[in-house]
Amino acid sequence: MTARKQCLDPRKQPIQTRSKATVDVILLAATQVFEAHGYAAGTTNRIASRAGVSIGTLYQYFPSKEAIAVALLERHLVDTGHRLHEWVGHMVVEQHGLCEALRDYVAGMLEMHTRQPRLQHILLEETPLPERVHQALLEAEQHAAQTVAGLLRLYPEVRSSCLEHTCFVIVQTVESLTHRYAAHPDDQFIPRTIFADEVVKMLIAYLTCNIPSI
Amino acid sequence: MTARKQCLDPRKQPIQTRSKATVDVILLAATQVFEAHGYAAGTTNRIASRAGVSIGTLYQYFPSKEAIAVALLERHLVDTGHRLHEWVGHMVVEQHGLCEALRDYVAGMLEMHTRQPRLQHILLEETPLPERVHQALLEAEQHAAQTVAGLLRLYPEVRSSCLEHTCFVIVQTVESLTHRYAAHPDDQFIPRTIFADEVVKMLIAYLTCNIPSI
DNA sequence: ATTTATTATGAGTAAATGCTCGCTTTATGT
DNA sequence: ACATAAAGCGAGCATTTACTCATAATAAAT
Repeated sequence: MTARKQCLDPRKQPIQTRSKATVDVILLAATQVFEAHGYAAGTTNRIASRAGVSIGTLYQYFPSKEAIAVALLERHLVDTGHRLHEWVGHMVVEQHGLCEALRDYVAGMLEMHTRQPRLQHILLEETPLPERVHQALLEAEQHAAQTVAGLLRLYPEVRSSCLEHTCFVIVQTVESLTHRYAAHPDDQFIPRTIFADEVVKMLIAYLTCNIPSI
Repeated sequence: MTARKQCLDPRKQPIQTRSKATVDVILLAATQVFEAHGYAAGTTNRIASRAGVSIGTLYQYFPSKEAIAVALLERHLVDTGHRLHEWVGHMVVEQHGLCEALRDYVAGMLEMHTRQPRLQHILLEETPLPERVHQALLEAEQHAAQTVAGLLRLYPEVRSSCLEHTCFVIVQTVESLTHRYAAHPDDQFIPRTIFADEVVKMLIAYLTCNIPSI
């Protein structure tokens, strides 16, 4: 309840292999506890207990509860970035068509966010993050938009007056929709595969049909 | 911190005009306090104090903190529903074109969510809502999808293999993107009007270009 | 073998927060 | 004027929670 430390960096670097393992165990436990209880009810004591270490040990490596959440989020950011670059590389090598490429993109993001659906949501929305982290998120999204733009430039059928803006909207759309669907799967109303297909259709239409500026 | 009551209904109906005013004041204060502090830090004592009533009075009309959040959310749901119907009525009367109609829709939702940007976000994402409320949200979204479908059926240029699914995706897209933009206005990277225009372009393309099923 | 650095422990603290309950004040009806 | 119902009050309880610190155990270095 009380946030006494504002620093997010670890107060002590794990040096021996023993302590490195401890840090990993704590982070793993944190994902599980946050998934199960949410951010507010995911108490540090619970995390420590789940990790099988004492609460004191936890605070030796993380100066605050917030720092744990931020560490997890950073991990996820890196993972998503990797995934995106893998995707681009794959597409370039395999010479897939635009449709295939977008299908892969949407499917990848959907899977990415379905893997630990609650965790993403909790870290991004429930957790009160410092401004610094929000900035980092924004930058990551803009970087993603540029990566996507780099790939889409290779497809001649893509017509856009400003590919930067277009790709920004695309990234935002895919992020939003996949998060949303992963968080509240409306399977009863519209099954996952159809949903993904519809999103892809929308993206293709947006990219290839030349809608005049309004 | 402790959630002792699970019931969400007011424990006492306001009868006199005095008490009705009190309830209103409490709800107003709640919006302000939640906006300023978020859900977790928006304490009931703070809400009562801001409303200028005692904490005991607050608990006479709301059995729990959660009940306050739910009441606010229900209000917002009703407002958005009204707005949507107004929009449909307006479009039918004025006989606007598809492009105009979508512009209005997106602009309306963007304004709706920009009005109290933090509040929406807090109620929908930060607050741990009971399942019942999530169900209600889903139903509201499906209802919105049907309303939108009803309007779009009037436009011959709209081609869709399944207007229900298409409109569901559209509603989700607009909701997601406007929420997102309202929450973190990326004005620096892409200005609001351009963002709105791009979204509209995407929707028109999706609705009018006949992308073959994949 | 001994010193020193690193890692682990967990009972305890201080602060915060949701909510109760006994009591007082105000309005309504007769 | 009086009785009754409705509305309002707020000190304080019970609980939770993030976090500290003095101490102990373990590994590394000499």
